[in-house]
Amino acid sequence: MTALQPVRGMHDLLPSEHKKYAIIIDKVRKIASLSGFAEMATPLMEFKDVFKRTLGDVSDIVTKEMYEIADRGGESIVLRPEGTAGIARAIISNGLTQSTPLKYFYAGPMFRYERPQKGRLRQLHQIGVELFGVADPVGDVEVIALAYDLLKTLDLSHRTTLEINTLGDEESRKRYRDLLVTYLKDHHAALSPDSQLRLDRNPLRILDSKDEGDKKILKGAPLLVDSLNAFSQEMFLKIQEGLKFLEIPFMINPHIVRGLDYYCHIAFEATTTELGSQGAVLAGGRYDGLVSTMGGPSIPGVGWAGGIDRLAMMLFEDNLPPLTRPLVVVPMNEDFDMKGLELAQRLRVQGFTVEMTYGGALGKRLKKANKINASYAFIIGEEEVSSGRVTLKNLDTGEQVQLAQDQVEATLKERGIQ
RNA sequence: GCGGGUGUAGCUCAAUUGGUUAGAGCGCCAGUUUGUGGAACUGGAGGUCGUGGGUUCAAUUCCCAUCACUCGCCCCA
Repeated sequence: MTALQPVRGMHDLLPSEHKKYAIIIDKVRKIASLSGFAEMATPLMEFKDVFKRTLGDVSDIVTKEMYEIADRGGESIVLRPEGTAGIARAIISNGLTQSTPLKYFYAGPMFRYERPQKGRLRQLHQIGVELFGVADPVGDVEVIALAYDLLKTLDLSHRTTLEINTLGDEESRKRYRDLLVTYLKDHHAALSPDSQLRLDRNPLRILDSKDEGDKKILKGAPLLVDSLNAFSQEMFLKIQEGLKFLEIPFMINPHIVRGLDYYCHIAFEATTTELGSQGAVLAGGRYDGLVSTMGGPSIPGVGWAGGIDRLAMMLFEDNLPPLTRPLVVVPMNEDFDMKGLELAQRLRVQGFTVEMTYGGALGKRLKKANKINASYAFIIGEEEVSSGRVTLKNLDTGEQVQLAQDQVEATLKERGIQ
């Protein structure tokens, strides 16, 4: 039995579920391409270094969440835990950095060895966009606007909150980090055990703590805003102005921080309270140092990734997405199967969705036609074949007419049947 | 990785203090209906009680372990 279960945290996408994913991906694909973001795909596996160097040596993703294997040559290969680093690697590998800006869209599975929960899987699916080569805040605004367009298109903009924050540039962040550590060290004993660990590894994360005691201590903590240099402040202000100008609603949440090292300046998340402790359905930020860290030229970047699994959960809950209703071919019996299939093939070539019924007598076949939610049935038997006709039956009303074989397409179009 | 909850048919759930062949609804299959489906009625199939051990004359029920899901933490999309 155990062997017949899927691997923990990895789920089958049966047709109804898969359809939801396809709908979401199609919408992003459409929206992204309207802004000139072209779809691309990178391998599911990369050398470990691609992530280790860029995400940060102490990030949880790198230290404990990667699926890692040694290939036959002894190289350490990992299943990608996120999409951005792979895209960055790809633009360097392929020499695409010569001419910017570069705009990409991707969709696919990511893998993280975490404890599964609702909305948190070991094989998760993400969609994402990346904009390389634009240091100007207009790029940030455009990318966030793209995210907002997606949420609006999915009708989720009113069920999510767009929260933004700035992490500042490296100089600002370093200065703030020192101030924060100094402050928190004075309260070391009162911090939660988790935060005591974070103090060494990634002190900024403490800002995001859910521990009540931590929250109390943080009230007196220095604010990152106060450590921002003029340049960082201006970046953040211009982005806010841009969002307001485009009438994109947002909130500033100074507690948004990033687990990955490559982020700077803007950090944003679309959050929901509908998915338990998994609040973020889409998140992103600016990663100006990423490409150079990897050994490429110094090219700035900004982008986001959305969780398809989480979006699908919000979008459809338990409802099935609407499916197109097929036409169905119903031969009277086995003798007319090929005649029926011939008609089906003829209509399929012209773009009609046509399904066959297999085996059994008329009654049984109509029952099957009903089950697949067909709109119309073509009935073909002795009578029809001898007169060169076909019976077209409306499965909702029961009404039926006989048509000459060569009138089928014209009649379907006349009635607006797809 | 830490702490809690759950696991019985394809799905949603029953099963009295441990006691014979573990039930229902929905769904599925067949028939009533050999050129007409949806509704109704009748019948049928389908279960290693998540898995493995233990206690007991006897375990779906009690104990332990394990797996999966789930809630909170952690982390993140």
